[in-house]
Formats: sequence, structure tokens, C-alpha cells
Amino acid sequence: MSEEKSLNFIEEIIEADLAEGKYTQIYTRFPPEPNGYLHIGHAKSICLNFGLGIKYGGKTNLRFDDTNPVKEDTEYVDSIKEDVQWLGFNWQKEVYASDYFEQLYEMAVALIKKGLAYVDDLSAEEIATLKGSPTVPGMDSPARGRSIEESLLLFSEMKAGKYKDGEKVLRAKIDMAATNMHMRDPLLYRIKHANHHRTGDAWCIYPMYDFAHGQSDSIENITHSICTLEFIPHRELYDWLIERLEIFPSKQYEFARLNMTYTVMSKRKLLQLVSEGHVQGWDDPRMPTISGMRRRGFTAESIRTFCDKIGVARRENMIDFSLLEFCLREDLNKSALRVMGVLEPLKLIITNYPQGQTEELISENGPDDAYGTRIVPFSKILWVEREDFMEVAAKKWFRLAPGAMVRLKSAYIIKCDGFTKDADGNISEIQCSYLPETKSGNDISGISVKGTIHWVSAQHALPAEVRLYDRLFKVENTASEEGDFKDYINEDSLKIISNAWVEPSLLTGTTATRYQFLRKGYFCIDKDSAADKLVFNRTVTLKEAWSKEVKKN
RNA sequence: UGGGUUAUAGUGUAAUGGUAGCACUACAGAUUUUGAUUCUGUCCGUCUAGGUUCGAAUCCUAGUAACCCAACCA
Repeated sequence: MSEEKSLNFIEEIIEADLAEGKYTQIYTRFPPEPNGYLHIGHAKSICLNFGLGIKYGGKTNLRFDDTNPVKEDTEYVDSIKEDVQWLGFNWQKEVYASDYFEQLYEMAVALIKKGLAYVDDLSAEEIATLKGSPTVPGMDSPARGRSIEESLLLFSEMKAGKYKDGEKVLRAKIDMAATNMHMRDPLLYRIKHANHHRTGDAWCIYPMYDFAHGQSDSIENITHSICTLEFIPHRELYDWLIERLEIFPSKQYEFARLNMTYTVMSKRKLLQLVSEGHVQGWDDPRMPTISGMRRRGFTAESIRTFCDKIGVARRENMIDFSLLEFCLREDLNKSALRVMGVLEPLKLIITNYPQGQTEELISENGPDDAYGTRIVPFSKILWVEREDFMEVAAKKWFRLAPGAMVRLKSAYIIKCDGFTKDADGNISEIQCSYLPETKSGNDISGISVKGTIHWVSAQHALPAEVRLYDRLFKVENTASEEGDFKDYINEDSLKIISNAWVEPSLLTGTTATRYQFLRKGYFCIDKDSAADKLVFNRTVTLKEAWSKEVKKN
């Protein structure tokens, strides 16, 4: 019965390492820089790193890579922690690169003492010029021959605050002619007289990524340091530093980052969408951020399933948004409460139903009996969906039309007898008669109809605002189009319906409740919602065969 | 035009010299008091050209294409 799932390349490496006794336990980490909100691409990394820890009985740290004080903030730290937890993961330790500033400084001193690093006085521009290009070897800085003692002194002066930003840097002494640009005497430390969100003003020199990341991995005994493809060129330096420093040999492995159709995934672009007001914030339900998706109504389970299904490999990829939707619907179908809500209301009068009478009808809450049932009030005047009525029935149409019969879900079969138009020619009301012997659960009529529609009792319904979302961009991949990515923003990605009606049971939900509005999709209660003004987000539509039928004709 | 990485249905991902499989998408049908779900089926693939081999997606050679690398960002 057990169909074994094949391993991804990282799992193969881990199993080989474990098999040959290289490690008795693996240790991974998720290392975001706290300079923005996490998105679905980060979720892939989170699921990978934490998932590996769980699968192989190892540990996983949450580490904030906070080596650049001017970009980072505790606001981001807090949101990242919330998102990781919401996704369902617990870290072994919460750590910060800034926890290691003292150790990192000592390591830098050790490197200088070995003659493997030196203080340079060149400007950023001069350093860039001397660095050469991929096809032209670099040239030595005049400071490269500086004595160990002098570098040691200058470095301590850098730390003491004697120099201004940009006046001096610490560089590794490697090879100015290396084909790998990252090995041409990379910068290790720079001066930044800036307030750090955790260390305050204690430091004015900060390690660069390359002198913090691998060292932090090593300090934490990380066995498998997993990052994305663009860090491949850094691996040589990662190994070089660990080897020269003679510290725990963490190993770096790279996988391809996630790309998805109809959205963007770079922090820079997401920040732009927020700061320029194209969306209403990092948690705008249209955003691919974890917080946006959460607000939209995505479940953590569906995101985890998605991350599992997309796999882990080393080739560039572009995942169909529809796969994410599939995972979402698959999960929501199992858990969402079935309710009725009418988005675009059309008045329906049951002419032969007693005025003033109300019936309490029974309707099922979920996909199976375990979810139980609830009471839905029924009366003479109902709201039904405007699009469920056609003045002239199309072919294969089995909803309301003059003379046609449909079942009202959990209620009666009705027959459409007529309709009324207003002065503008719009249909304002339809008149139907109901068949008392067709009551749901007790139908003894023997009549069967092809269509079943949802409805709410006008007298009992609750008014609601419903927000419908569409893809953020009009094209699958903005990067492969001409011009700026913002030229392709979908201006109709948000549609607000302010006059929807929902059944009374919706009053008791919370933002954690997941609903399926029958035939209309999956919805959740937005944080803007209040008892006197319900607000719903449509998480995702149901799959729709009819809309395809319409397109065909 | 130096170095690095990667090429398997439309999209992802397996097959580690031995039947190219799975999922999503698309399409068709059955069931259905949600045109949903569920179930059944169909279409579609090894970048190219040579070579090794009884046998190649896999190994070799030569091409081609895509992505990454010259931040005091991570």
C-alpha cells in the first residue's frame, strides 16, 4: 500500500550523510533578513528547512540575518515569527546574526593575524574599478601589502569609531584574478554609524553577509545550510572562510527559488506595490505574502501541501497559480462550512406561499454527516442570485427562466411563472410558485429537476460586504514582458460588493472560520468585519463548468 | 565575449544503463438537492546532432538555449 515518494536531491544528500555517519543528527536553519514580510517563496524554504528537521529527527533554528542595520526592523522580526508559527513550525532556537557580533569580530581578528585579511582605505568606486570584470583580472589595492600589525590596529580603530562610513573596510586576502568575482578580496566588514534594531549603537562596524552567514551556521552547528541558487558563487568563499577559521564545517546546498504565474516574488517589487499604493498593505489579500494569503483565507495546510507538491530541484521554474488553487480547494473542501450567501441579489416572490409564514429548514453544514446540520429560515420573499435567472433560457441552461423549474437548496422545487422589469428595463423581481410536496428530505413528488440554486430569506438575511479578488497581474510572467512590471498590474484585481445578503448563521463566525458559500466559492471573514457590518473575502472560487460552457458558445 | 548552474508533456516533478511514471492544467463521460465534490477516461514529453552499448532521459563528444556572478545588500 505504501507508495514511497522519491527523495529530492537534498534528502538524498542527507540520507547519504546519515548513512555514512558523517552526522548523527542534522541541523538546519531558516535565515531571513528582517527587512520585509515573508512570501510564498519563503514558505517553500521554511517548509524545506523545518520539514527536513522533522523528517530526519533533527533541529531547525529560526535565525535573523540582521547584519545591515539600515534596512532592518523589529516590525519585520515580529511578522516573520508570526508567519513561521502560523505555517505550523516550531524552531529549536530563535537566534540573530547580531548575537554573534563579538565572536564575528574575534574571527576577523584571527583572520588578520593569519595574514588572510587586511584593512583597505579605498573608496567603494576605487575598489569596484580595481576588481576588474569577469573577463578582466582585478588588480591589487595599495593596502594589500599592509602589515598584520597595521591592519590589526586599523581594524580596532574602525571598531572604536575613529572613521566615518566608507573610509575603511576589512577585506579577505584571496585572489584578485579569481574567475569567481566573489573571491577577488571580498569585503568582510564595513563601517555604518547606524542604530541597529537589537544592538543599538554598540557597534559601528558590521559584517557583510559572507562574513556572517557561514560563520553563524558554524556557530550553531548547522549541518545543511540550504539557500537559493543565486548564492552558488558564494559557496567557494563560504568554504574558504570556514576552512581558514578552522570552525565547524557547515555545508551549503542550493535549490531553485519559487516563481509563480501572475504574481511577483521579489521583496523589492512587493515593497513597491505597497509603498506606491497599488495594494493596501503587506497583508492585502492579493499579495503573495504569507500575511496576505492568511487574510485572504488560505489555510496553512494548503500552503504546506503546495510546497510539498512543487518539489525541490535546481532548475528555474514557474509554477502555475492553478496548482496553489488546487491545493487550497482540496483542503477547504474538506473543512469549510457550507452556507448560503447571495452576492448579486434578485428578489424572488413565492406567490403561493403564505404571507408572514416562516419555516425552519434543515441544511447540512459540510461534506459529510460529521459536520451536522443547521437551521435556515425560509419565507415568502427570497433573494436569489441575479445570474441564476435568464429571461430567455440558453441551451443547456438549467436554472431559472420563465416556465422552468429548479430546486431551492434544502427547500422546495419552484416554478418560475413570471418576472417584472423596472423603468430602465432591468429585471427587478421574479414570481414563482412552490410545490409543497417537494420539501427537502420529504419529497414525495417524484419530480426531479436539473438545477439547484442557493437563496436567502429576505426577512432574515444579514447584509454583507463581499470582496472578490482576482490575480494581481494580467500576464503570467511580468519578467518576460517589455517594460516595467507595474505596466501589467491587473486594475480589476479587487471587486467590492456592498449589497450582498447572507444567511443568519454567519453572524457567529471568526476570522479563522472557513466557509463555502454554496456555488459561489470559499470565503472567510475579513479583519475589517464587525457584527453590524459583516465583511467577507472570497478566498477562491469553486471550479466552474458553466462559465466554460458560456465561453464555448 | 570569462566563470558558474540548468535543460524530461502546457506547468511542476520522478525514473541513478533495462517498460518514460505521478500531480496540476486542458478535454470527454458517469454520479450529484452545490454545473462543486467524487469516479472513469483522453490528449500531450526526454533541447539538438553525432557516438558508446544487446539496450541511453541516464554515459561520451560537439552544439544550442535559459538563468546567475563585477552592491561598503542579503
